[in-house]
Amino acid sequence: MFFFTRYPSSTLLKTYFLDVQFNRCITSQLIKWFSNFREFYYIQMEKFARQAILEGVTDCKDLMVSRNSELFRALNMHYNKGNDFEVPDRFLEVASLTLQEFFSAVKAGKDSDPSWKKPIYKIISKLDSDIPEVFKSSSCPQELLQS
DNA sequence: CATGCTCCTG
DNA sequence: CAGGAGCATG
Repeated sequence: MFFFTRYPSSTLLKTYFLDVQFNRCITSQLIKWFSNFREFYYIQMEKFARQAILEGVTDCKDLMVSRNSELFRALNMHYNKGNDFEVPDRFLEVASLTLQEFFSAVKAGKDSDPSWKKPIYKIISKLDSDIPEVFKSSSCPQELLQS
Protein backbone atom coordinates (compact mmCIF):
# COMPACT_ATOMS: atom_id res chain seq x y z
CA MET A 1 0.00 0.00 0.00
CA PHE A 2 2.92 2.30 0.63
CA PHE A 3 3.54 2.44 -3.11
CA PHE A 4 0.26 4.31 -3.36
CA THR A 5 -0.04 6.08 -0.03
CA ARG A 6 2.77 7.48 2.08
CA TYR A 7 0.49 9.26 4.51
CA PRO A 8 -2.70 7.21 4.90
CA SER A 9 -5.21 8.49 7.43
CA SER A 10 -6.54 6.14 10.05
CA THR A 11 -9.97 6.30 8.45
CA LEU A 12 -8.54 5.32 5.10
CA LEU A 13 -6.73 2.38 6.63
CA LYS A 14 -9.95 1.23 8.24
CA THR A 15 -11.65 1.05 4.89
CA TYR A 16 -8.95 -1.28 3.64
CA PHE A 17 -8.82 -3.60 6.61
CA LEU A 18 -12.51 -4.30 7.00
CA ASP A 19 -11.85 -7.64 8.63
CA VAL A 20 -9.86 -6.04 11.43
CA GLN A 21 -11.47 -4.95 14.69
CA PHE A 22 -9.85 -1.57 15.15
CA ASN A 23 -9.06 -0.25 18.62
CA ARG A 24 -6.57 2.37 19.77
CA CYS A 25 -3.64 -0.03 19.72
CA ILE A 26 -4.29 -1.52 16.32
CA THR A 27 -4.83 1.87 14.79
CA SER A 28 -1.79 3.53 16.26
CA GLN A 29 0.25 0.49 15.39
CA LEU A 30 -0.71 0.79 11.73
CA ILE A 31 -0.04 4.51 11.75
CA LYS A 32 3.31 3.77 13.33
CA TRP A 33 3.95 1.20 10.66
CA PHE A 34 3.65 3.76 7.90
CA SER A 35 5.77 6.17 9.86
CA ASN A 36 8.51 3.57 9.88
CA PHE A 37 7.99 3.05 6.16
CA ARG A 38 8.49 6.75 5.55
CA GLU A 39 11.64 6.82 7.62
CA PHE A 40 13.23 4.14 5.52
CA TYR A 41 12.01 5.82 2.35
CA TYR A 42 13.39 9.26 3.18
CA ILE A 43 16.66 7.89 4.50
CA GLN A 44 17.23 6.11 1.21
CA MET A 45 16.32 9.23 -0.73
CA GLU A 46 18.77 11.40 1.17
CA LYS A 47 21.44 8.76 0.89
CA PHE A 48 21.15 8.48 -2.88
CA ALA A 49 20.76 12.21 -3.34
CA ARG A 50 24.00 12.89 -1.51
CA GLN A 51 25.68 10.11 -3.41
CA ALA A 52 24.59 11.69 -6.69
CA ILE A 53 26.06 15.00 -5.62
CA LEU A 54 29.36 13.37 -4.76
CA GLU A 55 29.33 11.74 -8.15
CA GLY A 56 29.09 15.15 -9.72
CA VAL A 57 25.55 14.96 -10.99
CA THR A 58 24.28 18.43 -11.82
CA ASP A 59 21.09 17.87 -13.76
CA CYS A 60 17.97 16.71 -11.99
CA LYS A 61 16.97 14.82 -15.11
CA ASP A 62 19.72 12.38 -14.30
CA LEU A 63 17.95 11.54 -11.08
CA MET A 64 14.95 9.66 -12.38
CA VAL A 65 14.10 6.55 -10.39
CA SER A 66 13.64 3.73 -12.89
CA ARG A 67 12.81 0.12 -12.25
CA ASN A 68 16.42 -0.89 -12.70
CA SER A 69 18.02 1.77 -10.54
CA GLU A 70 19.77 0.88 -7.32
CA LEU A 71 17.42 3.05 -5.34
CA PHE A 72 14.43 1.24 -6.73
CA ARG A 73 15.93 -2.11 -5.85
CA ALA A 74 16.50 -0.97 -2.28
CA LEU A 75 12.93 0.24 -1.93
CA ASN A 76 11.39 -2.75 -3.66
CA MET A 77 13.35 -5.14 -1.52
CA HIS A 78 12.00 -3.40 1.54
CA TYR A 79 8.35 -2.97 0.62
CA ASN A 80 7.81 -5.67 -1.95
CA LYS A 81 10.23 -8.44 -1.08
CA GLY A 82 8.44 -11.20 -2.90
CA ASN A 83 7.68 -9.05 -5.94
CA ASP A 84 4.06 -9.85 -5.22
CA PHE A 85 2.83 -7.17 -7.54
CA GLU A 86 4.02 -4.62 -10.04
CA VAL A 87 4.98 -1.28 -8.56
CA PRO A 88 2.79 1.49 -10.03
CA ASP A 89 4.44 4.02 -12.34
CA ARG A 90 3.05 6.77 -10.18
CA PHE A 91 5.33 5.65 -7.38
CA LEU A 92 8.36 6.01 -9.63
CA GLU A 93 7.31 9.56 -10.36
CA VAL A 94 6.90 10.39 -6.70
CA ALA A 95 10.19 8.71 -5.87
CA SER A 96 11.97 10.64 -8.61
CA LEU A 97 10.53 13.89 -7.39
CA THR A 98 11.50 13.08 -3.82
CA LEU A 99 15.04 12.29 -4.87
CA GLN A 100 15.26 15.52 -6.82
CA GLU A 101 13.91 17.54 -3.91
CA PHE A 102 16.55 16.12 -1.61
CA PHE A 103 19.19 16.66 -4.25
CA SER A 104 18.29 20.29 -4.78
CA ALA A 105 17.98 20.99 -1.08
CA VAL A 106 21.34 19.50 -0.17
CA LYS A 107 22.99 21.07 -3.17
CA ALA A 108 21.66 24.45 -2.08
CA GLY A 109 23.07 23.87 1.38
CA LYS A 110 19.66 23.88 2.97
CA ASP A 111 20.62 20.83 5.01
CA SER A 112 22.34 23.16 7.44
CA ASP A 113 18.90 24.06 8.71
CA PRO A 114 17.79 21.58 11.41
CA SER A 115 14.35 21.33 9.86
CA TRP A 116 15.31 21.36 6.21
CA LYS A 117 13.42 18.14 5.49
CA LYS A 118 10.07 19.47 6.59
CA PRO A 119 9.34 21.29 3.31
CA ILE A 120 10.11 18.11 1.39
CA TYR A 121 7.84 16.04 3.61
CA LYS A 122 5.08 18.52 3.00
CA ILE A 123 5.44 18.21 -0.75
CA ILE A 124 5.50 14.44 -0.73
CA SER A 125 2.55 14.19 1.62
CA LYS A 126 0.38 15.73 -1.05
CA LEU A 127 1.26 13.15 -3.66
CA ASP A 128 -0.67 10.20 -2.30
CA SER A 129 -2.71 8.23 -4.81
CA ASP A 130 -5.89 6.26 -4.42
CA ILE A 131 -5.40 2.67 -3.44
CA PRO A 132 -6.79 0.12 -5.92
CA GLU A 133 -9.95 -1.66 -4.81
CA VAL A 134 -8.22 -5.01 -5.06
CA PHE A 135 -6.36 -4.15 -1.89
CA LYS A 136 -9.58 -4.16 0.09
CA SER A 137 -10.10 -6.79 2.73
CA SER A 138 -11.34 -10.32 2.24
CA SER A 139 -10.46 -11.13 -1.34
CA CYS A 140 -7.09 -9.47 -1.06
CA PRO A 141 -4.07 -11.78 -0.81
CA GLN A 142 -2.13 -11.07 2.36
CA GLU A 143 1.06 -10.47 0.45
CA LEU A 144 -0.40 -7.32 -1.01
CA LEU A 145 -1.53 -5.85 2.28
CA GLN A 146 1.73 -6.42 4.01
CA SER A 147 3.25 -3.44 2.41
C1' DC B 1 -6.78 15.13 26.77
C1' DA B 2 -6.43 12.39 22.16
C1' DT B 3 -3.96 11.96 17.71
C1' DG B 4 -0.39 11.77 14.68
C1' DC B 5 4.33 12.54 13.48
C1' DT B 6 9.31 12.68 13.83
C1' DC B 7 13.55 11.29 15.97
C1' DC B 8 16.28 8.08 18.21
C1' DT B 9 17.10 3.23 19.89
C1' DG B 10 17.28 -1.60 20.10
C1' DC C 1 9.67 -3.02 12.76
C1' DA C 2 8.41 -1.76 18.01
C1' DG C 3 8.86 1.47 21.96
C1' DG C 4 9.17 5.65 24.00
C1' DA C 5 10.18 10.54 24.33
C1' DG C 6 8.96 15.10 22.76
C1' DC C 7 6.35 18.31 19.98
C1' DA C 8 2.32 19.96 17.24
C1' DT C 9 -2.79 20.08 16.54
C1' DG C 10 -7.36 20.45 17.67
